[in-house]
Amino acid sequence: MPPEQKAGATVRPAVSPWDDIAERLHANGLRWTPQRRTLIEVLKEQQGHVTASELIASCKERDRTTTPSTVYRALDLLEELGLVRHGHGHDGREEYHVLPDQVHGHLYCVGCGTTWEIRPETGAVIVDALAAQLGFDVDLSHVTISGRCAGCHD
Amino acid sequence: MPPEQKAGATVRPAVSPWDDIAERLHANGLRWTPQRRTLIEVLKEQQGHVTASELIASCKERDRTTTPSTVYRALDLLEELGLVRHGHGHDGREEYHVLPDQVHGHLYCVGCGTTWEIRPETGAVIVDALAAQLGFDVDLSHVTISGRCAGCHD
DNA sequence: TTGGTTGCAAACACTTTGCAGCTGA
DNA sequence: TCAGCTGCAAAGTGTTTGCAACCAA
Repeated sequence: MPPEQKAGATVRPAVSPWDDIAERLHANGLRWTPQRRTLIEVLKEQQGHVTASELIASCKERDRTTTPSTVYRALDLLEELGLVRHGHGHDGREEYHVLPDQVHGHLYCVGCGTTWEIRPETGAVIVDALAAQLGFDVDLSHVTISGRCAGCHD
Repeated sequence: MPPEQKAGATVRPAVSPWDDIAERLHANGLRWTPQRRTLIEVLKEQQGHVTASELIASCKERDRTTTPSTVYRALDLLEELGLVRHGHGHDGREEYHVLPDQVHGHLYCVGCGTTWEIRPETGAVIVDALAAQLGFDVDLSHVTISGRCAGCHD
């Protein structure tokens, strides 16, 4: 994983929003705790989608003392800060995705159980179609579509 | 593919698949019970999408003695018979839809909480786009897309 | 009669909440 | 110091399962 890339650039956030998260917490009167540090380390690696349970498990690997409630509370907080968002996967569980990533939806194959991302280019077709036909403003990051992937629908 | 497609104009399932359900149950060595009758009456009216909890509530209105486990088991059974299908709504709950209806997806507005159907015509754009670009065969009936409706995204 | 069904209650998995004690700033 | 945080345990949801009694065929 990419280590701490300290960029002195004044212009753009050097690497990712995660870098100045401690500051952002402070700015809101919140604290930078070991538990949150652990969660964020995990999130940085997981760029994409993860279920809360997976996150909890990953945090436990780094810190045996991790408790679910703390993780859930931290996730709520990070969501308020706009660093993660949550939706629901094909099985209805809470599913989080980190924002530095491009906004994307998910495809779930009922054949092999794999999940893919819907790239913004592809998603645009969906977004545009619904906007044009129904005036509906799609939040692609909340979309999970089931079906069968190329390798499973013969 | 289509299992029993009665193409002939003569022999056409009179109204809906629900009509001969008792027979279909018998054909499989299953039984036609008051509880199932109640559930099916409810399903017939609800054409569209319903959560399991809503179905249970509706059944309770007709029969105070309805218990959740019975409804869940009956739904499983009806799904095996191909009369209903389930997916997950925006909040992750089990969501059922009856098949006589056209295959459709769902739109959920995070602004007003309303849910709309995605008609097959509109859905086709989504299906086609994913098929063309990723070779993914979308199951539209399993799709729930969140966003903001025309009246909420000003 | 008899095996599919039901109701109940307990088990489950996941998430939320209350609270006393701990701790980062 | 002291408000924010954590851990634990308990409460809540929504869904599933085991089992003895029940009843449709």
